[in-house]
This record gives sequence, structure tokens and C-alpha cells, in this order.
Amino acid sequence: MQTPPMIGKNIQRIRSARKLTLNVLSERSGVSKAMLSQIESDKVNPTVATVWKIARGLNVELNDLLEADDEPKRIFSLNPAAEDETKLEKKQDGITIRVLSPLSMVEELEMYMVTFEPHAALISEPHFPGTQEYLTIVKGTVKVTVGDNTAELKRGDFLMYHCDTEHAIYNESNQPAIVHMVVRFSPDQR
Amino acid sequence: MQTPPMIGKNIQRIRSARKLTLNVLSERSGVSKAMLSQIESDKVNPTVATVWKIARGLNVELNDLLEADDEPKRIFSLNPAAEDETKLEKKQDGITIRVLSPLSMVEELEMYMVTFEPHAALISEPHFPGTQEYLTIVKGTVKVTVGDNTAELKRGDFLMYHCDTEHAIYNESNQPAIVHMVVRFSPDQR
DNA sequence: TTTGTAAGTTCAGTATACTGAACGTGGTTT
DNA sequence: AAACCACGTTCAGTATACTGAACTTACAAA
Repeated sequence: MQTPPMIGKNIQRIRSARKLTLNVLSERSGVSKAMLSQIESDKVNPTVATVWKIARGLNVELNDLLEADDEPKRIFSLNPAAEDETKLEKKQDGITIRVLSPLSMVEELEMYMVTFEPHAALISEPHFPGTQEYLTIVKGTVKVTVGDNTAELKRGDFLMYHCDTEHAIYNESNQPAIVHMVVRFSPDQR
Repeated sequence: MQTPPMIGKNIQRIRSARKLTLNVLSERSGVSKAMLSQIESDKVNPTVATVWKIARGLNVELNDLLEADDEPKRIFSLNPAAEDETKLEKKQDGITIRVLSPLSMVEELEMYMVTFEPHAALISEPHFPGTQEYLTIVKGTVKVTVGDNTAELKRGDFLMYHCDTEHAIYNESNQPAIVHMVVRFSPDQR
């Protein structure tokens, strides 16, 4: 980060998205209404402890208040342009799916970058037997259920599972989440 | 984060790893030596602006000072145990490679989680023609060179490239980096 | 030993983060 | 209209973050 963080704007953006008043946030966070008002309008340099209390009150990570408002994640290729320039993008119900894998490999392997808005979920029907999925959490936290099993994942975690039963990924938090996803089709089943 | 951050310990750890005195860090950051001393021994609640100046002086991200000392990234599997319990781990020259892919797929596809210590590099000879690599940056920043091309990547970025020429991944920063890496061998070449 | 230097700690003053209470401002009810 | 409420802003006091200077402590040179 090259410039000081815009804490005030971040707090105000999240607070108004939740439709919370200064009084309510003050009660939840233990920070006075007066201080919240001054922080939001950049009249003071709050202490880390104060910003941390506000983060707790808003139920977000401290980093979400300090980071610049989320730059979108970037997708690069050093391959010849024609080969994979066309990146599909599908968006619905708070889910954005960007197809990373070149079309040439579409039959054996697929790779996606999936963005989850707060409280969005991606629910999948069973695939062919032998199909596996590999998840890497790039941002935020998600809950994954595969049949009767459940895993809670946070940034940096990795999870693999067979997906021949119904499986789902939930973002139960109030902040966006990003998941890198590899789907491998079993060679002898396709 | 459920507990207030241990800023003092983080600063002292990084400062002593760099063998900087309080005087030097004070000059570089613009924060008084007295304040640095008190922050490191948790006698005060510093403002965000002060911690941000210190982060600049240490040449690290603000978040590196606020986060709890790095929890290792976790690798989960919801598969039957025997199938993929054995995770290889290779460590040398500041590089730790964890093999994610089950051994059953080792011939067509490999998946790794690679941790780079500060200033570590992973340099690879050319693979068979048609081989591709897919990187997702999980933590930190890295520089990737493939032949004459170069890309600067940060957390959340994705990069794909043919790796039939020499290619390398450098962590030029002072903080660790973690990269998720998929290597796909061209079916008609193996 | 004494002297010197380079490191971190403590001191005393000031700037300001933080608070509870008072104030303004717009919308609704009577 | 007046009275009320809900919301954000401003005020005045106090607690404390922050500073430069003084102080310690430890080790090296004489």
C-alpha cells in the first residue's frame, strides 16, 4: 500500500450498506458515536484498537477496513494471444465465474476463478463418478459441503474432494470471497 | 481476527530480523524512537497512521504488522484417507513445495502449493513442448519470467504460460509469498 | 580502572484521540 | 403550526499518543 488507508470511507460504505445508524454501531463496537462520526469524515487518526473494535462491531476483518477498496483480481497470460484470449464470464445470484483454462483443455480439465458476493452460494449437482474438485481460497472465507462432510476454509486453505455427490460452496460472511477452482474429469469416465 | 493484533511483537520480530536499531527505523519511518520503543513493548495503542509509517519504514505491507504471526496454510481432503494421505514436501533454498495432487494423477497433471521465503527463487528448466503452468498467488507478491516475458503478480492474481522455455518465479520482497501452481503436461507429448 | 560509544528506556510537555452531553436538522405525528 | 423523534455533527473536558531530551545499560578501547 503506497498511500495511507481511507478508513473513513470504508467504514461508512459498510455501515450504510448494512443500514446501521451511528448509535447502533456505537453500541455494537463500544466506540462512541462522536468518534465514529469523526472517523468517517476523516477528522481524526484513529488508533488501531479503535478501528479493531469497529471491525468487530461490523463483523468484518480488520484488513477490510484498512485495505483500499477492493481492486479486482487480475488474470494474465503469457501465451500467444489467439489461444486463450476469450475468457468466459458468467454472473448470477451473486456468483461470478471466470473461466481460466484455455478452451483446448476443456474436456479433461477446467479451471475457474469464482467470486462470491456476501451470502452467495454455488450449488452443484453430482458430476460423473471419479470427477474431482480442488479449491484454493484466494480471499475471504467459505464453507464447503460434500455429501455429509463439511469444511470451513479461509484464505490460503486448499481442499480436494470427489464430486460425484451433490456439493456446494457457501459464502456465509458479510464480505466477498474468491475461490480458485480446478475440476478434473476422470479420464476413463468421459 | 478474534483478538486485538500484537503489533509490537510483529514490529520487533521484523526489525531484529533486519538488524535495524530503533534510531535507524525512526529515521526511515518518521516515527520517534521513543514511540517505537513503547509500541514494541505494548505500552501504547498506536494510531493507524503511525503503524502505517512504520510499515513503510520496514518496507512491508500494513497488514503484515497487524495480522497474527502467519498461521501456516492448511491442506484438506474430503476423500477416502488412503487415496491421498501422503503429501510430499520438499524444502530447500527458501522454497517449500507441497504436492497437492493425488498420486493417481501424477502423469497428466501436478498441483503444488509453493512457499517462498523472502528473496527465494524457483528456477525451472524447460519442460516438454506443450506443457503449461497456471499460477494463483495466495500471499505476497512474485515476479515471473518466461523466456523474455515478465509479469509482476500480487495476491489474487492468476497467470498461465507455456513452459517449454526456461521459466522462473522470484520473490523479491521482504515477506514470504505463497503460490498455487498447476502443471499440465500436454497429452500428446508424454 | 576510566572513557567512550551505541543501544534501548524513561521523562515531561504538547498535541490530539476519545468521550458524554449539547446541538442542529430533517421527517412524522398531532 | 407545534411537538416529537431519529439521526448525524459539534462542543468541552480528559485521557493518552507522540515527541525531543535526558537517562540508563552494556560493551569496547584506552
